[in-house]
Amino acid sequence: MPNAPHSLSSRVHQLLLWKAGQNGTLLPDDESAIRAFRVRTQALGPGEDIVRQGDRPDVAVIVVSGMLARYHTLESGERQYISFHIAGDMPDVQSLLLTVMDHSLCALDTAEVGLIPHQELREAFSRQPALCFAFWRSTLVDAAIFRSALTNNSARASTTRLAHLLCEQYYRARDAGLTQDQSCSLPMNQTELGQALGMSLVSVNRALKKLRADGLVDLRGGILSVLDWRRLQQVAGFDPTYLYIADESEGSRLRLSGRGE
Amino acid sequence: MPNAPHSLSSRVHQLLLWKAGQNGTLLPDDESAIRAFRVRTQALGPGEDIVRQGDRPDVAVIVVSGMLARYHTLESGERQYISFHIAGDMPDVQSLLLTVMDHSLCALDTAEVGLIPHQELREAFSRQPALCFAFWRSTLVDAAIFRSALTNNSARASTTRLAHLLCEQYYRARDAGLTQDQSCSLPMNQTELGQALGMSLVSVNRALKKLRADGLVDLRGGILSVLDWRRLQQVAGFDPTYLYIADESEGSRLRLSGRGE
DNA sequence: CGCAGTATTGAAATTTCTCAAGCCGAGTGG
DNA sequence: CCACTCGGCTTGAGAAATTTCAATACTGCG
Repeated sequence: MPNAPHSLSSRVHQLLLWKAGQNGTLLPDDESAIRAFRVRTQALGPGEDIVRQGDRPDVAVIVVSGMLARYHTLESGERQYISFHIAGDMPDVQSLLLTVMDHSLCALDTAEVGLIPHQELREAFSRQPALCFAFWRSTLVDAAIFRSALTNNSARASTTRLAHLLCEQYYRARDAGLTQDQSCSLPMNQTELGQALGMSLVSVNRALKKLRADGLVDLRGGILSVLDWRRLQQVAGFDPTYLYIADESEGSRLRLSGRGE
Repeated sequence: MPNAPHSLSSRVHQLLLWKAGQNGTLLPDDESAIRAFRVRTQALGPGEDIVRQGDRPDVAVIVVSGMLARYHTLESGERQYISFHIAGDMPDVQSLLLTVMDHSLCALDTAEVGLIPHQELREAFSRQPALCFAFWRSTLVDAAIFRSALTNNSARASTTRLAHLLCEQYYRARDAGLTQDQSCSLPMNQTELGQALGMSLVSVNRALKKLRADGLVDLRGGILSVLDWRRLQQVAGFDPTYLYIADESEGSRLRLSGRGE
């Protein structure tokens, strides 16, 4: 019985601890508060919605595996992807304080999520400021990513724009320990990339072709392989500051830059 | 001696109370905590920067008068405006938890701001969860506005895009009590609008021309006049949900919709 | 093998950008 | 009082980028 309920939910606590730890310094009390959260888990199929624009959820989602996406649905029915989320991300903590969803959340591939009742979070945050600050901070990093996406989609030319998105995804996956060799999962087709970047499918295809031709990346079957990180970063004008990932540059797991080959 | 230090700083407290009250329910203790903040104020000239990308501020800004803007500076030197802020807004609370600024903050016209030491905020938030939640929520609304801008700049055609920005500015100004007749201040030229919308100056000019020709708005000398709110909203596909402004529809100061004339 | 979804490519249609010129109103100094 | 300047607005027109349309591959899977 793989992924028995117990082990999955402890994985959720693990991820919560990791995420909170990335966003602040936790005291033992804070950690035990997290461990005390009563979480449910849920499995999702590709394309499945978790919450929809207009919903008023009473739980917060944390990604355990797979990739989730936030998106807006326009009057026209058109879809605009807003952000992408991997293990450890909490794509809708904001629903704790903003009751109505202004966007939807779906799974891009098969995914598992943990669900934490708002009630539990509210109580824990009221009691333990450090915890509150950590989760607040994580939403602030989200916001920084939105800002970056706004600039990316508004001010960068198509190839650069695509390259920047790929940099971001790869860099974040790397931080979450989700890369192997120079590859990570990126379960989106070119249509969806277009809906994220504000470009047509055809433009995405052509931009990708260029990046591929220059030997920077390879993207196929939902797997992104970075062939020349240094140059990709250069082309994209990618500066990861806005991700607010402590890079502990010297001597640790994170040795991204300067690994062009 | 107009705008004596005392009256200006009490105006800051007033705005803080208003903003916090909009984002949560405050107890008397919370209110007195706010009133106890030791704030400084500062006057700014048009175009002047308050904080820059890369800075590590130790105070948070609240707008007292005038308009501020956040912006990114790209590698190329190009500028991308991210958001616009009016009285009561706190455009950089995030710096409390994200130490390094990923963007800059400047005044668009002459403006006054209040400065609240991070230290004071941190202490108050640690002690009073309701206060913390209120300010957290205000940053979440910010984030919702970023998402909306992302979608606007990525998925909407030029005229619609401009219309949407105008709707947002007008609606927010209205909520802050900064409209007179059907007008509010919008101290930006067409170049700057372009840098906000990801459009060239020429495109902005042509989009504006269309809106004007259709009798929807008039924008000149930094004053935006909304001539036909209903149709403007329609053209823009503007749905203010994402602003999370309690609209207390029946019988209050906010009677925006259905006032097409 | 054949289908369905996805990727790729060409080429016309459209939008947007760039370049360039002219206009307009406010402020300045002769 | 007027000529001049400066910033910002407006407009035309060719250049460039992007989108749209359409046809053709490719790939994993039943």
